Amino acid sequence: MSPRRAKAVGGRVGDDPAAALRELLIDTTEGLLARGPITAITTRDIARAANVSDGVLYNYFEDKTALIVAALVHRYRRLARRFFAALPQAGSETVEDNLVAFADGLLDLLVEALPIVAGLLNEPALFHRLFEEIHRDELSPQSMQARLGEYLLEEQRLGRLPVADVTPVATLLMGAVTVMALSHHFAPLPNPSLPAPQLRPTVVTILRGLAQ
Amino acid sequence: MSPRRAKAVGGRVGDDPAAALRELLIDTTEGLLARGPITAITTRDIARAANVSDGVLYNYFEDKTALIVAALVHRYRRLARRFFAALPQAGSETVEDNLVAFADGLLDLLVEALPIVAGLLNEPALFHRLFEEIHRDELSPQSMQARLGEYLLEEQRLGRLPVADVTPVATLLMGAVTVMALSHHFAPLPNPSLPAPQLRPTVVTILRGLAQ
Amino acid sequence: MSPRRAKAVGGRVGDDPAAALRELLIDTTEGLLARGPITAITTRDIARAANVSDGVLYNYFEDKTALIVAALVHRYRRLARRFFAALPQAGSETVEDNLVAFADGLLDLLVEALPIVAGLLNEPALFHRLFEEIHRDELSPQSMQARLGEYLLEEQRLGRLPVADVTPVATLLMGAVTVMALSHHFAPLPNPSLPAPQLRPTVVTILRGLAQ
Amino acid sequence: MSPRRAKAVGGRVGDDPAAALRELLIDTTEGLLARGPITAITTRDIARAANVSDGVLYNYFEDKTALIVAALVHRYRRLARRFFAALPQAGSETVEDNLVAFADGLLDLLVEALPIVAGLLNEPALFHRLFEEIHRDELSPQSMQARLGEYLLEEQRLGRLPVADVTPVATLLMGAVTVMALSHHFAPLPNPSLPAPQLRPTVVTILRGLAQ
DNA sequence: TATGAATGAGTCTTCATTCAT
DNA sequence: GATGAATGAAGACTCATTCAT
Repeated sequence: MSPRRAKAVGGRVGDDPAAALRELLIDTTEGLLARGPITAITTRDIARAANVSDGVLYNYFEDKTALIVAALVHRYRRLARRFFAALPQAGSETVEDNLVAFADGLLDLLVEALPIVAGLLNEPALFHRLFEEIHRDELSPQSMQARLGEYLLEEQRLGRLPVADVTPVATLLMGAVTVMALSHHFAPLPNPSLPAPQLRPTVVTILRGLAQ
Repeated sequence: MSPRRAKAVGGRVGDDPAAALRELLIDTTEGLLARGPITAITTRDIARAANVSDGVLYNYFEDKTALIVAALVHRYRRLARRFFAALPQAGSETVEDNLVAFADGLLDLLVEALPIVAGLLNEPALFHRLFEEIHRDELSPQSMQARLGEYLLEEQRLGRLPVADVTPVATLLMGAVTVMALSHHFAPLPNPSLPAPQLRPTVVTILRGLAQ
Repeated sequence: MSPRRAKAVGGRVGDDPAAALRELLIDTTEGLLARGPITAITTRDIARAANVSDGVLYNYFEDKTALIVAALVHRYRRLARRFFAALPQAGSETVEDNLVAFADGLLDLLVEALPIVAGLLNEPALFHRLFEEIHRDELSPQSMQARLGEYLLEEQRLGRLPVADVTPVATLLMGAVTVMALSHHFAPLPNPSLPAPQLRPTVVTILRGLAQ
Repeated sequence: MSPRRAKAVGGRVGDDPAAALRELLIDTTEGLLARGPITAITTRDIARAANVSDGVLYNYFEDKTALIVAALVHRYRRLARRFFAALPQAGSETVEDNLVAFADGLLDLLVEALPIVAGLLNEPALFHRLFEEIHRDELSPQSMQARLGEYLLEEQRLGRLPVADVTPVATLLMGAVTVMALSHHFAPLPNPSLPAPQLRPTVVTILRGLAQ
């Protein structure tokens, strides 16, 4: 007689029921993360939401913190993958359009990722755990900027960009988008609209600076 | 006739002992804030650190949250005031030097202010109280960007800048510096050096974009 | 130079300012007593309401409890005095009217006194202090019943009542009124009207029992 | 599969260990209730007395108040049930004996119930919760008086009582007994004997009033 | 292995009382 | 004597974690 499977994992496919329960906990926590402040989430909330007993969590994670980090990483990874998958190809369309598309994807990512990261800025322990994961998978902002740099070099090679130092362009674009994402969160209004329309003029200005 | 004075305020100068204790509490809290996550600070920690009884805090603040916000505001205000005081004057030096100086001051401010603000992103209640204070005093990032815009217009009037839309310049500079500040915190190294040397090339690139 | 007089007693007449402050505290406490549960009254409430400093109370009373008891006694004494002052005279009016008047006054007294006494039933210490005071002044329910007994004997002597044991009459009347007062407090409605109309039929029934 | 059981419930019989702990808490609280003022009972007192951890209480009750009310209701219910179970049957014995028996049972009940109820007169919140429970179970004094009224009507139907308004009889008897119970608590002696001997003459007087 | 009740340290907050002025 | 800020011992309640079943 094999050990009993948690009732809540019933529907999950896969041959490893233990891994399924682990994932259920992560997914559930991720869902709760979106609903309110991290510190307001209790282990009981998670267990209730996952329709699982209070104690199981400790069969799959060191402690509550480990589960929270896992959920945070999971969330960030999905956002980052989506972003990387949608990166523009050098040589296609126009450079300006491509950079606007890049900026647009980045804005989406940052707006969602910011609370994740910010929530950990003052919790060094969690923060480093999250960062190790992100760096290992090359999903960090640095990687993003690097990919942008590679794209720009490629366009230079294709003759679609003047030959000049490309680094500031990457920095400036990252910066502009980051500020927009921050403003979005810091706005006095609860849920302001995304500042996407401002992206194209910004890109144009940056390209001009490079073009000269 | 006057009630006794808290033993811990003994050394403090000033003719208002009550204000002295209030300040002592704020300063102490500010100190603890630097040591770890906000949520880890207990009222008892504060009392112990201030060498004061557990209950005093409630003689000067509505509740724990009010004290935390006061400490946060105090810290931010000092940083912001220092920044505003050091803003460059239009017409003096060169525009490039002035913008580098502006960026340098902003970088200092953001590097220190980021943990303050970020630590609250997931605590809506604290966050809004802090923001109201910051906005009331016109010390918000928006105010900073506005001041930068005014400076640039002034330089235009003085003929030291080409006549063109100045908004992107402000946005780009704020963004670049913000990203640098973020990177500083997100770096794998515990205490990386400030990326001040990168400021000038960035400023140059931005000005070029405007110049064209 | 005589010691300073508390600002709040300014208007009070009398040559003993200390006694005036004592009375002020008692009166103030009495007022608060009427507003809510005893346990909800804090020494600070009292001081604030009396417009007096937090500490004075300890110059006139052993502790908070002593002040509360003093206020309770004060209140009860006033109620009881009013009741005794309005007692009917034997020979005047009719016996029935007189008993109804007696019952009416008693009902008023009990309705107001019940919370005073009940609030102390489970606090033996306070309770005995209150009781000693009440008995010393012959203001207890027992005294009331005794006075009723005396009245009835007087009426017998005047030939206005049949000669029979008068004790049950007193007991029954006290009892009926007590129950009415209790019901008034225990009613499901917050502030039911006083059951005064029920008094006369009750008196009539009792007198009939005696008459036979 | 089942979670562990509290050590303190070890000895308790019954197939529902959770209910056992709930009852243990109620019983323990009931015991403490008898020892002193309600407001002096702390959650820790209860936990200690029940030999149970500080937090369990909140697994079974909304808050401290709910537990106190539960204990109060439990106590009152037991007293009231005993009283109702011993009510005399119309037609048996003599009416006088039956009323004396009724009064005797009521006196027992009131003497014990009075502190329960009185202790709450100044705690409106507790008071109303208790009262709702008592009324729902038809164990209130009103119900008692109603039952007495029914008994008297029945005796009238059997021809053992004159045909007259029976209401005052019920009121008078309840009142007399209530006053005796009150006197018992207010007596200067710590533990006076119950005034049971006074019951019969009182009943006789009341019956005489009806008989006429 | 899953369960979920029990545990108990730790939290914020209140408030009677003290005492320097 | 009067003041009122400081004191600090409780208090009710929460919740991450354990562990008997």
